[in-house]
Amino acid sequence: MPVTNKRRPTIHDVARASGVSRGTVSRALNGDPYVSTAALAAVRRAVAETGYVVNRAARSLVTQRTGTVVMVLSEPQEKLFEDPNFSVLLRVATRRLAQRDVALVMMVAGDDGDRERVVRYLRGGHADGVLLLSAHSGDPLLAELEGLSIPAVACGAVLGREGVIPYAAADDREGARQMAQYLVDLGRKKIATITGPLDTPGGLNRLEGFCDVLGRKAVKKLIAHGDYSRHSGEAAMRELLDRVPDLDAVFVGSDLMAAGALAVLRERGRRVPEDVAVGGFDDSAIAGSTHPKLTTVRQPLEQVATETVRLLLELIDGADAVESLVLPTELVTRESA
Amino acid sequence: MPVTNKRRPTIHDVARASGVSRGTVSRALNGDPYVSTAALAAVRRAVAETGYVVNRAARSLVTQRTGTVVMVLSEPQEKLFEDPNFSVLLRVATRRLAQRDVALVMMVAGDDGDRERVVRYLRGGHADGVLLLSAHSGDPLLAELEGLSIPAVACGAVLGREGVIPYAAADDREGARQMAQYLVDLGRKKIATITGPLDTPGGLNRLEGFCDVLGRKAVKKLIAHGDYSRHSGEAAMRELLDRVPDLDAVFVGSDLMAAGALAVLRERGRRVPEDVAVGGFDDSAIAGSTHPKLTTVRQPLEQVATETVRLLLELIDGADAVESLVLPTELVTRESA
DNA sequence: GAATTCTCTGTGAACGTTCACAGTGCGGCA
DNA sequence: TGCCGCACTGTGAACGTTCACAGAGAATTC
Repeated sequence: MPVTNKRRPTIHDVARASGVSRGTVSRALNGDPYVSTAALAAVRRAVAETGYVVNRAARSLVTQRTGTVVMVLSEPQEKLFEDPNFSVLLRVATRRLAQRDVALVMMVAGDDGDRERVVRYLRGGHADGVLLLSAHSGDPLLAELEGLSIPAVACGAVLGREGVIPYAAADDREGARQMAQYLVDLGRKKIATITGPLDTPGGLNRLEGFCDVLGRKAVKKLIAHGDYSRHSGEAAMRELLDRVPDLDAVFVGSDLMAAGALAVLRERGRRVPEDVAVGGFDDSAIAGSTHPKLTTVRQPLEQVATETVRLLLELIDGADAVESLVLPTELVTRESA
Repeated sequence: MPVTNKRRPTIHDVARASGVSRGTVSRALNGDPYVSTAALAAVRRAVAETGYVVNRAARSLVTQRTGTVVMVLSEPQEKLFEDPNFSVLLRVATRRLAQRDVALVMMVAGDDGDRERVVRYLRGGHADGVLLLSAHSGDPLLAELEGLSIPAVACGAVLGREGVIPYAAADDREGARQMAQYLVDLGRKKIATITGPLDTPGGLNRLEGFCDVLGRKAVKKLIAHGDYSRHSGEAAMRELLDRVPDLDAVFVGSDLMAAGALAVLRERGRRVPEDVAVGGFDDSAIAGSTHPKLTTVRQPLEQVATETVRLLLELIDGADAVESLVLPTELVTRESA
């Protein structure tokens, strides 16, 4: 791999070096079966010799494909980037796409300006597909995406669009059921819950699952709302303690909020789990570092990310439609319940 | 913005719709001063009418510019993606680049295969510049980068290459001095430290700063090593307690390790800060959620990211060289010291 | 032995831009 | 009046691929 430094080698250079034509080089490089073994070998050697790398710009000019996928973050940035789940998603998606030699472009769609940029980028045909993160049903971006008819897949369901945007997600509802049932089985009588934002599938479905086990009416007064942030978990816990001083368990819709709830419980002198059992959701890194360690519901996030990418690649490869996936969760018992 | 759906409008369509030539449209779009106001207006209108978006592939084919920057993560993925500092860097960099309409591509360079992919991508001319994250001096990628002569800037110094790869970084050494001095001023007599990996600027410089204040020889037996992970913080704290049971303060090289240290101290029955004062480094989100809350050193990470991006853009815009930046840190006192 | 298929190859055109060049009026200046 | 420079415009070529097409032998079939 000598550094010519002067000019990047083109397919012409490879053709010359291998003694075949442009067309044959192209075929050899793209795995066309109609290439003689002799030609194939010559091309391979010439590629190594010249250090040739295909020019994607030229290729996508004619193929209309870019080898690029955009990950769109529709949450206000601060929130999402601090979500420990996000890094898992990003890590796995990057790796999976790299394996297929697809580049991952990050874009944020927090405000209108951002959104316009994303749409402009996609409308320009600069990406083959879109990976949606935490999109809300009301997100104006969704309508635009549909107009562009570009393959799009969501990581986690998009509420209200489950039928139209394929997704892979954890079974939030069943996970919440597992936790609620576990608290019941522990003999807890007054079980409260702190929800995530109810316009997200996680927020909504975890509450649904909780109600499935305990009965909707029975828990009416035992519900407080948060927004997944630690701070909101603290506020909600305070509210619950004021309203229901004799509660003996609480199922919190995310580990981060649960960490906030734990702090408030300590501050108010309740022992965990003796006085109040606490259950979280996510099994993120923080669950192992709270005091006491958090009993929680593990989401198979890596698998969710892997499957989301798989669905997207299938769509890009021409599949007419793909089926969404819901993956099972698992109860992880530690110290807090 | 009607959806023709058939074919993406090209610059020819805009030319026809506005009654001027291709060349004039191109000039109007790229801010060439030699365009009449009439032509400019006509082009603007035609662009809005047709929903035209420039085709980057075609453009970069002729300009040799891509409007893309690669963020290369050279740490084994797991470690980096869990680093709370990483999300800040990513968030800010994405935003800053988007403001300049530059796309950010994420690439991981954990093993040789990854690295080969990155080099191939860059050698193919698919990006205008590289943003290095947590690169080590021994990283084989660095040598390859130099061979490619592509603009590259690091977020945090690259040990041993400070002169050759420009960077923006926090003043780790001075920050460590601030913390060490603070612990001394509290009247602590036996001050230990848990370092980060010494092949990173953070690990090395924070130890240096610590020694600056306390004297290299005096602290010889009071040093334990970690790798920034929570787990390593626990192990190092145990080691220190076994070796120096009467220590009364410890400066930990990262908040995450400090969280681990706090857990061990509690487990061993030491009160914080009464028996042992604990200082962290980073002021990451976790610092506010440990118990007790962590006294730490705040790194101006957002600024570091902003400046890193600025340096890279300057290089891409043709600057021959840029000066690296070292930004001041700040002591944040909470409960642990 | 001729016709037909099969494998492999080279060639020209096209993708959508930008850039350099060659204009065209028009006003100012000698 | 003639000339020059200025502001603006249009045109052809080039960037590096892929794709469709056509053609050349070799192998197979009738």
